[in-house]
Amino acid sequence: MGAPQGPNRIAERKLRDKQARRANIIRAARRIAELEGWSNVTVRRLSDEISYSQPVLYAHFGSREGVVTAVATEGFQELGLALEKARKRVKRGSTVEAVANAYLEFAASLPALYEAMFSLSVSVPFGDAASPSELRLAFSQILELFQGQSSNPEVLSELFWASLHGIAELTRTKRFPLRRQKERVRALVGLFR
Amino acid sequence: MGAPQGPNRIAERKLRDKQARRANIIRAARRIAELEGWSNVTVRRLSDEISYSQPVLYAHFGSREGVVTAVATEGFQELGLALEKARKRVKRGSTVEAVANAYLEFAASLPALYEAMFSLSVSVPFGDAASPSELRLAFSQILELFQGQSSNPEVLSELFWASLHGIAELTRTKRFPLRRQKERVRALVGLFR
DNA sequence: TTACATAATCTAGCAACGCTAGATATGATG
DNA sequence: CATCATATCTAGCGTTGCTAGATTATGTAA
Repeated sequence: MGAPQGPNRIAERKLRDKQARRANIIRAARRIAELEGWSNVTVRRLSDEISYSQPVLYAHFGSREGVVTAVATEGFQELGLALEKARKRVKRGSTVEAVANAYLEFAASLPALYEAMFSLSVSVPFGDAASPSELRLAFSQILELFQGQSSNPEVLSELFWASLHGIAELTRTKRFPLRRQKERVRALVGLFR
Repeated sequence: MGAPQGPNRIAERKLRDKQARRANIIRAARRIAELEGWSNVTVRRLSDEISYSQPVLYAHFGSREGVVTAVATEGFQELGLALEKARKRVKRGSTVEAVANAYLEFAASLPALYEAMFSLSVSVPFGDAASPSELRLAFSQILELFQGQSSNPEVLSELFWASLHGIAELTRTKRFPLRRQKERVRALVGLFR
């Protein structure tokens, strides 16, 4: 069977182009943010990068904030996958430790992405049914850790997430010296094991 | 003895006026931020509130960021005092619990101030000798909790702060439902007691 | 192929922002 | 009163997010 015929073909091509351009914008935003900070991610700069005029960006995302939200959503997706991988591939040692390390490594290696997810983006609940699937996926990876282990896995998961987020954020904003990071993680794992 | 004489009098009066106006600006910034969000704290808006032109603000703080930093510094001062009060006045129950509750109540009751302290302001290390005294004061209140109780009070203090900050931040940004807040604190205190 | 209609894209500009140079007013001092 | 420094303001620059209206490209049909 060859390519589909009829007028659908061109609609499909247009859709592909649209998605590709959308991905381009997000990629450009992430690159600039990671290299030069989010304050340099302006609408004009983004439209320069993709060689289109500004209104094209608004057709895709509605606002600058929409771009940040899209980046944040990608971030939650990737974080969820990273945590899942860590949880499933662990051989020796505790899964709690593996997930904690994966979380903090994610936050440390992509600080601008993490910033978009937690400091810049609009706030949507984690566990709620109304939450985007990306957020529920990520949270479920942590929930899985304490399922059955505790009388109240939900509360313990939230607490574990909060601790990781606090460490990540205070490290990202240079409040904590990196020097003691290993000890911090060890102490954290000790508390939650 | 009456009022001091000589030309010092007017210099002193000018200094008082200056400090009063500075306090006015900070107060206005805090009020607007708490009521309408930090995005509404513009230089023009602030100069309107104090009935002076914009350059006056720059004479005091150098930049808009300077205003936010000044607010954040006030915030650390007040947080330190609140934690100290909680730590010293506790009668029954653990001091850890009292401090945790004081911290979270502070963050919940003044979300814009907390945002200035941790999300908007420039980042300065907590424990470092180069840190502003306000930060060291606040951190020392937590350090005090674990002094002698643990083999490594510094790491444990950082971890405790991180957990509190994570809870506060994820609550402020509506990631956590307020419903389970009490349970979260109970679980947290259980881990650190 | 040509004419048309729809969709895609751009040009140009608005209002608001942070910030500052240069003009003006104020007030203490001889 | 005249002087001079200090305090304050006016006016405007460059940049931002965003949008209305003009313009070009593109698929459809005669």
